[in-house]
Amino acid sequence: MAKKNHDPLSPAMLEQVAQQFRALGEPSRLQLMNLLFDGESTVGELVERSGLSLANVSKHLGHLHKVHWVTRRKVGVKVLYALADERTFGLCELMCDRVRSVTKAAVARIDAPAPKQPRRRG
Amino acid sequence: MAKKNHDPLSPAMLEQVAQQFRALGEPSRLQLMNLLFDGESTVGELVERSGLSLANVSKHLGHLHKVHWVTRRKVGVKVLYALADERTFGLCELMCDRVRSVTKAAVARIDAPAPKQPRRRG
DNA sequence: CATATATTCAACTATATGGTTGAGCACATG
DNA sequence: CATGTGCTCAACCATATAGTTGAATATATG
Repeated sequence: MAKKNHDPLSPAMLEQVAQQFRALGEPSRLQLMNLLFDGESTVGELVERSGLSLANVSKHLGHLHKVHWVTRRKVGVKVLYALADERTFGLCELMCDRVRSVTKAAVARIDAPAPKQPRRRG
Repeated sequence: MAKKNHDPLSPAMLEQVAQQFRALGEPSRLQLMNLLFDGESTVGELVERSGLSLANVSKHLGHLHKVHWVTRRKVGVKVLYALADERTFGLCELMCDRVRSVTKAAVARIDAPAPKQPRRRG
């Protein structure tokens, strides 16, 4: 039997929340977000700093903007993007922590003597 | 010019972090995680509670397990899954908050009198 | 061993999405 | 208005992946 029965989140909500996660579930977008930790930046700058193609960066930023992970403002002929949510940094920290502890655990597992697996008959 | 130059995360790290996000970037998996908030549960129970197909649930749980979002333990003929990271709940709360505030902002935007757009000539 | 139960695996299809390329658009300047 | 700059958009292709179906595996029981 279940412990607490949390509210089971409507399908629409699940989809929207998933969308938020999915937006960060891509290395290029994550890299752009990471670059934006240093502050507001133009598309061109982000292209240079990331090494990604112009159209690609523009597309990813558009995506991140659509789901409100970044803000956009136009200044003259340039467009400036910035992080829209202060919590982004903490979020990424958390995930990095996870990756590091998982990796460490994996290493520990390799170092450990192989757990005696019950031999399976040939 | 940039503010701080955070460490730019290796491509491998970006991919691993992205993988963590991506695992939660899918409504069905999110639903399963949400069900697990109530405590450890068997695959069969999760199938009933989620309304998803057996194979589908098994696959998603396998995926979540591979990236260490859930733990797995076998008891007799059944398999029990549970959340592997206490921070999961906080994480989902954060995302739900985001969705809610974005939605609210959208409604506010609809309610507001149309911001006078500089008329573009026909 | 035969059978039942609980879960996983493999193969397949349909859809979504990342990246590229080339065209298009908005603003600035002479 | 012609040109240059900075960015976005649309079409396209290749790959990844959610979900299904049917077979396979593991554990318990008679």
